[in-house]
Amino acid sequence: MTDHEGVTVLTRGQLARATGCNIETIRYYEKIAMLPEPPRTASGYRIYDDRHAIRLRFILRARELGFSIHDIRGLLELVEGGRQTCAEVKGRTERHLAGIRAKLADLEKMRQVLETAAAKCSGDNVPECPIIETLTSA
Amino acid sequence: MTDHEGVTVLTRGQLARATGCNIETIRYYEKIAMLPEPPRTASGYRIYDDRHAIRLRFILRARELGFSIHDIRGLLELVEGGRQTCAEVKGRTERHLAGIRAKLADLEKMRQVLETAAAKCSGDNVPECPIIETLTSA
DNA sequence: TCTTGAGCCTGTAGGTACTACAGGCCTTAC
DNA sequence: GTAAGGCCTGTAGTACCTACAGGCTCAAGA
Repeated sequence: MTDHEGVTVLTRGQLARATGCNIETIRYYEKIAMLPEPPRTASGYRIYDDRHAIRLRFILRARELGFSIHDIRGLLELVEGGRQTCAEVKGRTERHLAGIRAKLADLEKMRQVLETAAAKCSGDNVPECPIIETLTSA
Repeated sequence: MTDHEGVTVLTRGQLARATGCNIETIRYYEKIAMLPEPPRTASGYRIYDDRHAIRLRFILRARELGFSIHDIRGLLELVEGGRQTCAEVKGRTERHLAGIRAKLADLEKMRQVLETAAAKCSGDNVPECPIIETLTSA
């Protein structure tokens, strides 16, 4: 595909490569209306532009940061409705952060338990293992 | 249900309440053999005991920490296997530790990005939000 | 111009980890 | 004895993708 009036125009595969997104995932996002249905060529090929790429990157980044599709829909509505306030966005982010911090604390605990247990373990071929002791009595 | 020989005996609903697990999830875990099929009363009601509760709590905790069902099956073999050598157990533990460290790193990254973004955000009722900036510009 | 192969189209099915509902039997309390 | 609630089973739906299959289109080379 080529450019028109300085606007970069992409096929689905090109959008996928440009964003690092699986092509099937793009299709899925369209199906669930996370991405708008793009216009088509006469033969039915989809035509994407920069705005699609920007929106998709936003979605991918938010997914990477652990936001659910539902969360992201909310964020996108705020952003694109133009009526978002910083306070609303911050509130949502803080709630999400709280969940992440809780998971971090739990994982940290688990790491310590396993590391302590592994350190006590000689690795010799004996059937008594301190790791098992630790896990069963945790 | 009542107790027999000092062993606490639970129905499925009671097990659910005791562990904070959705009753349907217990059913699902039995279906996929994460939990053993418990014995039944004459009329067909399932009878659980403390060991079921312990195993279920372990599973729930591990799921919360982001382990897959597959991972947990491995962990449970560690805990309940008994017939493995210390070397085998240590190997498995080290692999799980690697998984935990990777998850910690991922979450830590998420936390930092989101905290940095949230810190920049005044929270005022203005439409320009640094968090959105963060999300739009990877 | 014809052909070939990559890329696009659609529908459908699978995977993981649950979650919800419907219709019926069992138990407990009044 | 009966009503409410809990348990039983099967089935279907959710979230978030991922992977085909079978067919059409487009660009490039012979």
